[in-house]
Amino acid sequence: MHSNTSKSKPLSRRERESARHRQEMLEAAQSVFSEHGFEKARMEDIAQRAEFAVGTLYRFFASKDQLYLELLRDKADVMEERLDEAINAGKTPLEKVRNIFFTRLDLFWDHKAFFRLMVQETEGSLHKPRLCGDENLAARYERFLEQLEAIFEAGIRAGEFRALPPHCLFAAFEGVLRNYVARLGYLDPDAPRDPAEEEAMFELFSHGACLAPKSQ
Amino acid sequence: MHSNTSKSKPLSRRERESARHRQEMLEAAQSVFSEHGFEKARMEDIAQRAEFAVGTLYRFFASKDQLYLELLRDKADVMEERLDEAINAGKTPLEKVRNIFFTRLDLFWDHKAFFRLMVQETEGSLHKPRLCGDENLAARYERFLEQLEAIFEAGIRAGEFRALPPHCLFAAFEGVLRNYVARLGYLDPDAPRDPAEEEAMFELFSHGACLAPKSQ
Amino acid sequence: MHSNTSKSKPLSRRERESARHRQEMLEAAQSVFSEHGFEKARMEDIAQRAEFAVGTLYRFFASKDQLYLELLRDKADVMEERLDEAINAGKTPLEKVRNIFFTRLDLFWDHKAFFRLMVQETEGSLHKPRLCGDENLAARYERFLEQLEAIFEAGIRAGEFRALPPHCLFAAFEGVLRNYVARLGYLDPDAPRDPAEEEAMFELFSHGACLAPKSQ
Amino acid sequence: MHSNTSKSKPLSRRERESARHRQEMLEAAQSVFSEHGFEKARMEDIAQRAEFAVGTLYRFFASKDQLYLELLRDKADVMEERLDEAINAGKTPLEKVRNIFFTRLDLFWDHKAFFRLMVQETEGSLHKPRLCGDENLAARYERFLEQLEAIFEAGIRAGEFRALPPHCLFAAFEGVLRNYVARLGYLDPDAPRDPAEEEAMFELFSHGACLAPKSQ
DNA sequence: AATGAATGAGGCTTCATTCAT
DNA sequence: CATGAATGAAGCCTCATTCAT
Repeated sequence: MHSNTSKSKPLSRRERESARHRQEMLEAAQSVFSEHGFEKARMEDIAQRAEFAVGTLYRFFASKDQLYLELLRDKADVMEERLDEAINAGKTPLEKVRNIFFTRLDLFWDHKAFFRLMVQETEGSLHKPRLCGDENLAARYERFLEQLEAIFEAGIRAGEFRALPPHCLFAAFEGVLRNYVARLGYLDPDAPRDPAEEEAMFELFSHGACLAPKSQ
Repeated sequence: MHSNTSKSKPLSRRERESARHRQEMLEAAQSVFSEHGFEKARMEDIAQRAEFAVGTLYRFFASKDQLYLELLRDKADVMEERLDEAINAGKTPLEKVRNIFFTRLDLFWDHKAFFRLMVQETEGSLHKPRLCGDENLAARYERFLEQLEAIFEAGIRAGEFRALPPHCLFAAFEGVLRNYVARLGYLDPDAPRDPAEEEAMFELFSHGACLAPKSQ
Repeated sequence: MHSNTSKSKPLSRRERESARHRQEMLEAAQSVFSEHGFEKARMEDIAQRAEFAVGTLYRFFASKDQLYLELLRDKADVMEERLDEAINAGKTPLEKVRNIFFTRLDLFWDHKAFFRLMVQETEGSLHKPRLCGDENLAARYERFLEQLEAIFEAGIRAGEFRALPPHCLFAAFEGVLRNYVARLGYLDPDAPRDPAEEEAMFELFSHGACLAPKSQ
Repeated sequence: MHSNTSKSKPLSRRERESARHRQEMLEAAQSVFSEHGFEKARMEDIAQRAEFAVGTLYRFFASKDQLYLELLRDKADVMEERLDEAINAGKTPLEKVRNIFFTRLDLFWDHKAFFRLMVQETEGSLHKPRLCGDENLAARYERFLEQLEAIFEAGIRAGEFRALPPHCLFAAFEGVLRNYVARLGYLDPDAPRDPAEEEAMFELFSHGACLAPKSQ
């Protein structure tokens, strides 16, 4: 699942254990961060939930900030990969957009705790000071935005999307998607996934809330 | 104690001064909260910006949490009033929705700092633990949601909106609106208001991103 | 006694209290630092000895390092002044040197705790990393060294001192003085001052340990 | 237990390796201690510099304090031996003192890192709390002091030294020597040894800084 | 009402020491 | 013997809150 980036070297038992412990800590961190938010999360709680001592956390992460950052980075890796696949799988721009929409919903259901965290702390975007500090993460997100914008532009040229400013299309897309996800995160955390509802949300993005279509 | 909403009694000079001081403190709090977020904002900074001593803050607000809450409540008062007007001003459900959309944009431009704060700390909704504690605020928000839902339902019955679950309509509406506002808050805080863009956003909500409308 | 540098403004009661508290804290810090050394001294101990809470220390000093530094600076002010007087009071270079010698002994007896601290932490010189960081202090010490060297040079030209490298004269002078002081700090901290002994030490510096003088 | 001074038994390879490892650790400890001082030196740094794991350090030394102590003891052994030789090599008290003086300079040049450590942490004497705890070391130093005192007394009786309190002679001797060494440790750590300067320093101790000798 | 110095609980972080492999 | 991951006590520092003036 979590293939270590790429170069597969035969890891020693020690190294494998170490990697596992790191994962456990990230898991615990995610859980605590998403419960209380970054500021209120206590390193001791994270340690406890990971079933390690506080000091051990610091063997893996230099500081609370770093821990948070690495958590985001790790998750971002996963997401990026799946989103790239989703984009490539679509033929037309509309298909690509549709794939992105549903892949992000998939990701939400697979990483609920993480999304709650994202929503809480980042309000979905990466424009928070804590995160802007990280070149890597910011650049990566920028890249994603540009990709999306390019897709929308292509879609406009192809006559699939209306001739509105791409960043507006993008804003609407993100808004519909994020707000839906955010709501899912709150209201009844145990509610099951509802494909019809998801389809409705995409419909709302693609064809709007009104019946009588305005020609343009 | 601090009645300042409607019942008009002739306020003494003392009372008027007191009310003014309270306003100055709330203003300062908003400014500091929106700059650093709730956790990192320091009471001393707020006091300094309000040009009062820390102790004085505590004469008006029992705690940092309370200060935050009252700030939200005060602003909520203003917003509620203007939104109620907007709703009443619209004849049809669609008109009402349209009015709400643009009134909220008006409010955003009139209360930018507050919106930044809302976006930062509340991710736009009021589902944060800190706020859920407050009966008043939560109830008020609930009431607004119900109103909106009722409008959407009416719109569906009237054939103005598509027959999708009202909460989906609502989610799309909120998403498009909030995400647009959130973006405005980040990217270039000095950029001027752009009516065309706003119209585009509403168009996207009402008629979607795609050219070829699906009949339903 | 502790005239606030120079410009005398009428201090308010608040300000006078504040200054007094600062002094108390410095006093306590000196005491604790000189007992345990910088590293082992705990801010809590200092606070306790000053009869304040820890937090209060930090209203006056930004950090443990700063506290230490300001302590040194404050004392250095006093010493500098008295040494300058001593130097100016001497007519010939030898007299100046003699005055410095005994003034430093006076200072030792007036500020025993501080000297213990100096000896412990600084080995008498200011070449410790913690202190080299401070421009002010280092520069000030440098100035003193140059002054001394100039005096020795003058003394050599005047035929009062032997024609040895001034820095050697200086090293011998400092060595005899410091080591004597260091010893006093250890052995029986309650032993009274002994003028005869002090005279003997100066004699040893000026005319050496041997009876038969070598001509040079 | 760890007899390694004189009684020669044929050591097994194991024992020889062990002894070598111990030496490497002491070497590393000296290096790290002299760089950062005792408190700031970290066991992990020492281990790393010795190219062993932390745990291994603890097989050889019960604690950081012990490690420090044994380091001092080991070095003290060497110094003691050479100083004894120096003392015995001198015929007259003055010769003995002279030998001690220059032997200690030899030792300084042979064990610079150690002297830096001594100067930093011990201010040259052994009156530091950390060390006073050690009977052995303190007693040994005491013995050296007594020896020196006896030499000075003998010198006084022999008419080689002036009739001043022996502890004053001793204080001047130690002061001149130590301060010179301390200076060498700071100023330009790469400066070469300067015999003329050394001779000047001894001259200063023996015949003083002033030209005109006071008869006594 | 206003002030702001004082308080002290609580969080982050470090590092000597242990122990299972 | 060697290893180095794990431990957790302890120190520095922050800041919401109080209270005497």
